[in-house]
Amino acid sequence: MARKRFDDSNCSVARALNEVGDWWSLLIILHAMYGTRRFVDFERQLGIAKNILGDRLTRLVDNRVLRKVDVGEHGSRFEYRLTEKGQDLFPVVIALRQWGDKWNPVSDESQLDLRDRATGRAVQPVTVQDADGNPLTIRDVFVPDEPGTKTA
Amino acid sequence: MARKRFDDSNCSVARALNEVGDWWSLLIILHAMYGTRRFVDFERQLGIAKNILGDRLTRLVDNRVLRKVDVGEHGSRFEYRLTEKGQDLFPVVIALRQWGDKWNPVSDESQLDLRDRATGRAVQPVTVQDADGNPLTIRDVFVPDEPGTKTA
DNA sequence: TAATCTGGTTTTAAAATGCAACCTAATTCG
DNA sequence: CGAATTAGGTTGCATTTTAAAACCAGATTA
Repeated sequence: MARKRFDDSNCSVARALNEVGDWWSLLIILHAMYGTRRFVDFERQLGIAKNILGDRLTRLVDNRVLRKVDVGEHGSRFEYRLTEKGQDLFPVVIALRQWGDKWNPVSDESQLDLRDRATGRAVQPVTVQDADGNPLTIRDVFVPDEPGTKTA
Repeated sequence: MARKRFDDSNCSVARALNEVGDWWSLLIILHAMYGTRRFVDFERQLGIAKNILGDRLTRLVDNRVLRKVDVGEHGSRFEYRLTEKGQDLFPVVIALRQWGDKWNPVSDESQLDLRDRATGRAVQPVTVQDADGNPLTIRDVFVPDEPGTKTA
């Protein structure tokens, strides 16, 4: 049967996963953040089939995560660039990357070394923080009221 | 053909997606963070088919994101609980939720209202921060050297 | 003791994936 | 200039995944 979709779910995580929650989309976004813009470059870097790549790019453009920009003189060269919405996935991608580095490190020691352009210092681990900037774990937070089944 | 796997990828995002990057796994983790522990509760809350749920739970247990705890007197009641590794996905899930709330809000105004248990104040948006705690956008950071094709 | 709950496994279909082949327009190379 | 290559796809086909429903066995409850 068809994969279940969550377009109308009242859980925003479900709706977010609907847009970027498949195997390739987040990797495409990651590479776009690293600077990749062209169809063939995504294809080569990711090792993804052309039809799947085309489908994902189209869907990401439809969802306004990427936008397709015509860069050819005679209109046959394109670039896929992150929109503001797409760039806003930065914390998600970095948090996921840090999680992967922490829990499934590769011997090769290719930990993410992301640095502040202004100071050259490494960025901090992404955390959920209270109003004062102190990191919070899941045990430190609660959701006021919310009947329970609202998040399915 | 089979879905491509990235177990051996030297990109930790790819490897992370291998563990939690499908449609259901992150939703299961989200609900586990909200307190769900039992097979039937996941089933009912998510509206997921039993076979898929079983498969995902097994895989999450294999990957040590969840652990299966025997809570029955005669060994037939189980709970699936987040491990530390699973709890560590908290920033990822919250960042994704905030992104969804921001870019695909639902009229119903069910924005995430997550509060610090100690103070009752709302948590901050998840951001990537420099060493001083200032938020950074993707344009503010760089990756030192890294030949380029290392992240596929 | 019967009914129900829990936690699954087993079919069976529709759909998604991946590969290879093909295709057209533009660009580069000799 | 002509030929080869590049960019950006589309199409067909075999293989997997998925989802739904049926079924099932061991506890628990009525």
